[in-house]
Amino acid sequence: MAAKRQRGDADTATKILDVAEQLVQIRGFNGFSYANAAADLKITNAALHYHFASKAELGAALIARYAARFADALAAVDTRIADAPAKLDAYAGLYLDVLRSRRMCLCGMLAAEYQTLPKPMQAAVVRFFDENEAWLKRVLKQGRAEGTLQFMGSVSDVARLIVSSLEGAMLMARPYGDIKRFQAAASQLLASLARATPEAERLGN
Amino acid sequence: MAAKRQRGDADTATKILDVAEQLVQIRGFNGFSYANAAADLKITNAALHYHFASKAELGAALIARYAARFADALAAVDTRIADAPAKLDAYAGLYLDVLRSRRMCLCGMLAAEYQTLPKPMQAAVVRFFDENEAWLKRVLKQGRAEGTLQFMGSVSDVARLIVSSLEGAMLMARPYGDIKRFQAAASQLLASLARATPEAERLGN
DNA sequence: TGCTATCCTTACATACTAGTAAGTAAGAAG
DNA sequence: CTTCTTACTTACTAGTATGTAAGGATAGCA
Repeated sequence: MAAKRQRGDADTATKILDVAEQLVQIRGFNGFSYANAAADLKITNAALHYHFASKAELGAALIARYAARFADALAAVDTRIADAPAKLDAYAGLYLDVLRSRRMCLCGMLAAEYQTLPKPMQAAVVRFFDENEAWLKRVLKQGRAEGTLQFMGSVSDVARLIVSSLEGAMLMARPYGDIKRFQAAASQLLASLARATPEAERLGN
Repeated sequence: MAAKRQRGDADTATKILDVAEQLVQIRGFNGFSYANAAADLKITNAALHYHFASKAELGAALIARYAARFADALAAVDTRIADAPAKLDAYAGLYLDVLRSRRMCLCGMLAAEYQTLPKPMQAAVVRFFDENEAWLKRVLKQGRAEGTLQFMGSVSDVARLIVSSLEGAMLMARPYGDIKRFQAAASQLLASLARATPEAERLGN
């Protein structure tokens, strides 16, 4: 087992990332400390510094892993689901999974704290959202071509609206401790993009 | 001039609130310090404590003033504007004004940091959003009754979607330093609520 | 057996955090 | 003129932040 681990990918490094990720998603990057994470892991403060020399470095690693995992999840959605509206549902489902563990989207949290972040973290946060937007644009184009989605603005604007609204819905759901708030927002938003059936048209208003 | 000022409303207290407000909206509650604000004001750390004994107290005062100002602005919208869709535009305009000064909504920022806030601040943040929701519900009901707005979900759900989406759009606009991202999101959102004209119906999709 | 790399600890440095104690200058109130 | 209040300052504290230096334990290998 444990095939020849290299410098940075030891078990402990992963555990540190796990704990730090949770802390950032719940308390924010400025709301947690090395001591905090070290206490959770029952190791020393200095052990953290061994694996991640600085908080900035830890933060960057956190975003990199989170973004990679998100990209994988989107790729999985692409292979698993063909239908564009269902892809969007699955996309919202990814957010919902995060919220279920009482966390904010890592990059949504970091977006709030953006002005206080080290430069490399700022760049990585923006990259994350760019990738989300790019994926959504592909789905929206597909849906419009298939006739399964309809919308008025540009593909880019709609993609951004989706990201904004879902991030905002997560932000709002947490103070209320109410996942349903997110679900209601997401389903309204996605319903407004689904090609209206004659049935829905008649019920409109 | 200066009609008999009382305990808390001296000039300095107001200046402290102004500076602290800006700091929180840009850097977050956990991202600023008393020393920070004191330096901006060229007074001592201790002078801040004279006016606001604790950071928690300062935070609570910040939300109270912000919420009062927001409520005033909403009341002004009500007296100035009769048309429901125009009221919603004005509502989004309030957010836009905040964003123009490169700030996040105070309570949106605090929503992200919610888990780390002292209890009284948590309660005040939720109250702020409840008031927003209540105002929006009145406008939505009015618009639906007049036939100037149309939507499928409950008034409550739509009101929450508006708050969520606008807060999320602010959150996202700031890392990109791009107000247009907010404007695009807001106009799409509000357009989807405006009673579709026959013209728009034909252009749909 | 000794060498080396990995992973960690103890112990510390430095800077900043919120908050306090004590004192003071200026003016109002009696 | 005295006393009290307001609005501060100077000087400090205890605690926490990120980060570092030096060394010990363990495992694998030559």
